[in-house]
Amino acid sequence: MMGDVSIRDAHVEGPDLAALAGLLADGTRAGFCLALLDGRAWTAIELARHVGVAASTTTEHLNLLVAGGLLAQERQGRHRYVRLADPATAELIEKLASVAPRRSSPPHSLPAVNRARALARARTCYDHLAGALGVAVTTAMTDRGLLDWEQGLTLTGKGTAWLEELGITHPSDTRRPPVRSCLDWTERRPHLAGAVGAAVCRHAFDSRWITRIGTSRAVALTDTGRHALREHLGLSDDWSRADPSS
Amino acid sequence: MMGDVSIRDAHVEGPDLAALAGLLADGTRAGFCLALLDGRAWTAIELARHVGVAASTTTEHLNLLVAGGLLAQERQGRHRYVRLADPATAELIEKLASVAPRRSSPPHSLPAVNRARALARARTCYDHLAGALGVAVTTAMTDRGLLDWEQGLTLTGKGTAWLEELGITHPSDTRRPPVRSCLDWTERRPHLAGAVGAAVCRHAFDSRWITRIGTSRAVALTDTGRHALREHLGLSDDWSRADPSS
DNA sequence: GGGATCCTTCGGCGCGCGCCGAAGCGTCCC
DNA sequence: GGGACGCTTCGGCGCGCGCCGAAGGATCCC
Repeated sequence: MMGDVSIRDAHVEGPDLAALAGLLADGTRAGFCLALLDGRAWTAIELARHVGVAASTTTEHLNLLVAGGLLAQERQGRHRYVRLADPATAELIEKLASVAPRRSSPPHSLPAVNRARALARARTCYDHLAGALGVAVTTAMTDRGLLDWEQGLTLTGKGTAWLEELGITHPSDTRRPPVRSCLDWTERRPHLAGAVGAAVCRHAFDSRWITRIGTSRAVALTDTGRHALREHLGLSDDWSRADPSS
Repeated sequence: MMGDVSIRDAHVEGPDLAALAGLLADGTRAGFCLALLDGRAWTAIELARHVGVAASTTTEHLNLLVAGGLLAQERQGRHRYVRLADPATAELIEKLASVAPRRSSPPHSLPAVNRARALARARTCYDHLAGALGVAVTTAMTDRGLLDWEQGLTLTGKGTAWLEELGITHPSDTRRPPVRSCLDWTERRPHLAGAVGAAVCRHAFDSRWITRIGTSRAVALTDTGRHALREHLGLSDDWSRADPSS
């Protein structure tokens, strides 16, 4: 059995890879996956409106994505909820998004620029913090000796103690790395992902340090959160970058 | 400038991601990229023969892949050499290949099974060792305290000393992690990638510990290599898995 | 009970893409 | 110098895919 599995698994061919890539080689399906990168479940009609296609188009595309294993779904009454299948799928979408060339022009309208700014400032990247806030938290953890990047990324003993002090636990899932670097493409610097990154983000939501901005991926730091980050990480109020217009 | 860049970069849309994925959403182009995952440069006619398409088809597909930034090329006389553009592209292809469902049936013919076995035993995964040998080397390095996976993957002080002892250097490229875990999909366990993984692999070739098997991705451990790995890592001769038929 | 909403199925339409062979250019070797 | 080889361009062909509206079923709320 093991021998058979190994030999089969070594034999990935062009059409296999093409089938997976093909799932994302469509603007509509890719748009769905990017929207779902916020870590939440969306209904079919929400996704349809988000990318601007008909409900029938949405059903057909979601069927492909579910059959292909990228999305998981559940029904609730007349609603069909879908989400990214697992963290590995989210990582894949993230990675593709981080290297994809930008074909569209930057946003020009005031609402679009403000939305982009909000995303750059603070957002969720599937299950962890991203944007200027995500990078600032990661930098502060590093400065405080909680993370060590010298010879690979490690949670230090101080880091483990810090998490315990705050009551932040994370599953010791051996398949998922406790800490992982995720390239933040708005800041062009890494932020913390992995099981610890996800746990910190969940704690931030549960403790009302951050809150969602509408249905967007963007999050806002609350007063409670500002105080907590100052107390626990020494984060000052100027973590957000200088306004680009100044 | 920074503000402009950040706002633009935050705005990745469905069509952007679809354009990148579209490059790989074709069996022929995907087959080229998988072949190039061996880390070498191939000529256009070699790739054409490898996947079984006409030269004109090959030219058209390579043009797309180069224009899309996945491949880099150079001309030498009448030959057009192409290779994967950079390590980040290789990581992307690796990741896609590791999660792609296998649609094709496992190899049945004796030559195909032997080729698959050779790949499972030892191969290059772009620029680092993979297969049973890659996993065995990684496990031995861990057992000897050269690598630490407890709270993220780190090269330990002993590991740094071990590399110096062997004369293995690696560029301290801050953009590339020194150590990175790469899921070996034949062994279903991780092997060492990153700058250190690449340096160890290069040293193994330079020191004739391993040698290529034909034009394949597979590599063979030489007698020199067997002795060296026993001496420097305590690797016994049974790193290759038990024969599946026994 | 009935209207609104969400979602699905399916036929139709139009477009894009991958394949190839033929012709031709440049390189290389005998 | 000429034949072989590698590669490119381009027109033609066939196929697959994404879009939609219409019709209908299930859910939900007034």
